[in-house]
Amino acid sequence: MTHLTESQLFFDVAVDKPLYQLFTYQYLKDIPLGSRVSIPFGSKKITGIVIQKNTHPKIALNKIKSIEQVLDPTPIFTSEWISLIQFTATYYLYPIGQTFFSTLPVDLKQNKSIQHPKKPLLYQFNAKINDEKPPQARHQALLALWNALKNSFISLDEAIYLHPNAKSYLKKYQTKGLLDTKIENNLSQWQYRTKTLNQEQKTASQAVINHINQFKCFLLFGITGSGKTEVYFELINRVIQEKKQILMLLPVINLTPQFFARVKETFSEANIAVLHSKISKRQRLDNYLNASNGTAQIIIGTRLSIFTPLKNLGLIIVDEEHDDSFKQENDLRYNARDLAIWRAQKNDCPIVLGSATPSLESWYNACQKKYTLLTLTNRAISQSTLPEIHLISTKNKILHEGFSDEVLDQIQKNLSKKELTLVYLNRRGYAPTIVCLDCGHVIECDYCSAKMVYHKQQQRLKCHHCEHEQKIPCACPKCGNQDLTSLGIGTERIEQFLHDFFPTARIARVDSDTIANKNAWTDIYENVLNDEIDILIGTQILAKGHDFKNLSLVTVIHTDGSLFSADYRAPEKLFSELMQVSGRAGRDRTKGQVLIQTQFPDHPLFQALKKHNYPEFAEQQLSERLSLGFPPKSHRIVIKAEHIDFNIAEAFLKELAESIIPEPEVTIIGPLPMTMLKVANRERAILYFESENRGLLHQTVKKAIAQLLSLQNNYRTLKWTIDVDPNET
DNA sequence: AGCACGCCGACT
DNA sequence: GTCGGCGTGCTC
Repeated sequence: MTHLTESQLFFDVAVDKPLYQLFTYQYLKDIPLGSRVSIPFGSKKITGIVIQKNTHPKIALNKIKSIEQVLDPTPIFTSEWISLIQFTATYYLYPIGQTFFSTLPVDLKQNKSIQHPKKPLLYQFNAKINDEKPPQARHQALLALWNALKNSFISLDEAIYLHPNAKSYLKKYQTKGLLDTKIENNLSQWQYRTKTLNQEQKTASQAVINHINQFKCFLLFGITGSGKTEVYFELINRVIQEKKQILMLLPVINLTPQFFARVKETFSEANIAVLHSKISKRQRLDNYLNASNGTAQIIIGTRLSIFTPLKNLGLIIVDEEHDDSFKQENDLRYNARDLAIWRAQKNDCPIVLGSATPSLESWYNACQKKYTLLTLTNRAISQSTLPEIHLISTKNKILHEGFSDEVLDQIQKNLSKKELTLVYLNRRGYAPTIVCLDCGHVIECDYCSAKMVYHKQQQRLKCHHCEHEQKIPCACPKCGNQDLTSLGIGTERIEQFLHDFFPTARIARVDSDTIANKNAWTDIYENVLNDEIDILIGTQILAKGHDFKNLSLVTVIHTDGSLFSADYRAPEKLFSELMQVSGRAGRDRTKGQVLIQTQFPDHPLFQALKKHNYPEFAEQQLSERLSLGFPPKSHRIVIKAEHIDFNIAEAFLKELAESIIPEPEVTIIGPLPMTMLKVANRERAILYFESENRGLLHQTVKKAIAQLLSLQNNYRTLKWTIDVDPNET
């Protein structure tokens, strides 16, 4: 037993457990806050993070155990980072310790010290080299390495580029005492390849630069192709000059090698840290640590990188801020864009939210003057103009596998012009429904409340909501009749139809089925660039990011599904999706055309879209939402319960709801079954909390957690989650 | 979440 | 008698 002396100090420590509390430990010496420590917990030894000092522990002193070891000689986490995570845990009502740990690279969760990234060394021959014989000319690579080392300091990477065995040669030269080394210091040396900005871009970047070193939130509203990226780059350059770091968040889909190449090319020699799931664990950790120690100047990543500890943050950029992928939809359900604003505020630095179709929340904030609106209206390449959007009414028209005559005609014309056509349909597979011709039975997933999708090539039925797959049944499982038929269209079916209809056209389909392996997409992209494709068929995957030079016609054949959806966010998503695909057309010099088939061409959404008028659309939507009292007027927190048996999930939430006394102005709705009742064999019920007063709303649900925790003992097989500001309903 | 503790059923 | 089933409650 540790003897308690006057010199004992107490610390509150976060542990990776689903518990809404910190744990108090003692240590004989002071420990910097943010240190990782090894501690006994129950019968195990685990990792903890020291969050705060505690001068008056609330629990009995004899219960307090000792910290066994301080894992990091200098803490990786700053106090700013600790407040960020604490805020996140409080705001998203997630267990404090798990919040800390779920943001860490795997190596930092382990209960051991880590190796810090090596500062890259630079090598050069010293004067002694003049006494040595250079390698023979026929050893070209070795000679190149030799000469390079003679001329200037080079890095190991550069050496390996010149000679694959450079590492062993350097070692050899070093033992002979021929080498001088120095530590690479590229914080001062970076080059910015300036691009001339147009007037709008200049005005926008100047507005931000005027507020450098102070908090201000900018909404950079710029249509596709208006050159938002150039504005970002201009700002990045300015902030590097200030010797501060830039954090740039991108949607998952935009993290393409092409984009990095562009950043690398624009900021050669700058230290860029990339953080996303595809890079190796070690590289990820190195980048994380370099962000934390200030070596990295530009940090680029997906939503998770909002939690990167930074030494001196000078600017945050959130590109495509409306994108759903900034919200994590499992475990810690945070919104990286919202946390980014909090973080900018804490760091007294500007933040730029960029989008061609801002989220209505951000647009509303700009209207309320909480954010500063910056607008880019022109396409950056002056010859290119906005595509013309035509609405094709499908009312009372005969369609051929979903295509109207008009659309087929236009595709034909575009084929004869030898220009690229994009056929957009956000539904993969051959057909979304298999139905019995006799009894009308529709084949559904055994585990989800969803229809099985027919994949013809593989001759299988797949559920798009869980892993379930099955063979095509030869008879109706309900009545035994053998006449089953497929209804509706998917990308696979369109591909087949277009093959038959335009036999000579070269067609490629891009959806998550065809690009399952990594090279497939690169291959198709290559083919497109080499003008070897006439028609591209694609889902959402194709809508974003990529530019196709020769693309002059975009057709959208099925949109109406989300026009009258129960989800109040559906129109917003549809508008942004259609703007996004439309933007693919005519990005270069060719004039683009977009054909959208719909039963409701007069719908205000389409009328605004036709004019490329996001503000008009946003105004419609906002007034509708405000009058209905939906977000952003009111705020929501949702508690979801899932169980094999809906009745149990419902009973749980009912019991919970009855035990809660809501604060004034807070409404509790439910429990209700979720729109999609069952997913992966779990039935879901939901309890809504709604209020125009965020504070009271929060307080109500925060108090409910205690009930939740005690109630869950009676429902051990049930899973519950809290979702603050949910995206889906 | 784990895990230890504890109280009941069916086994050498 | 005791091995192990999982229901219960705690972790500084």
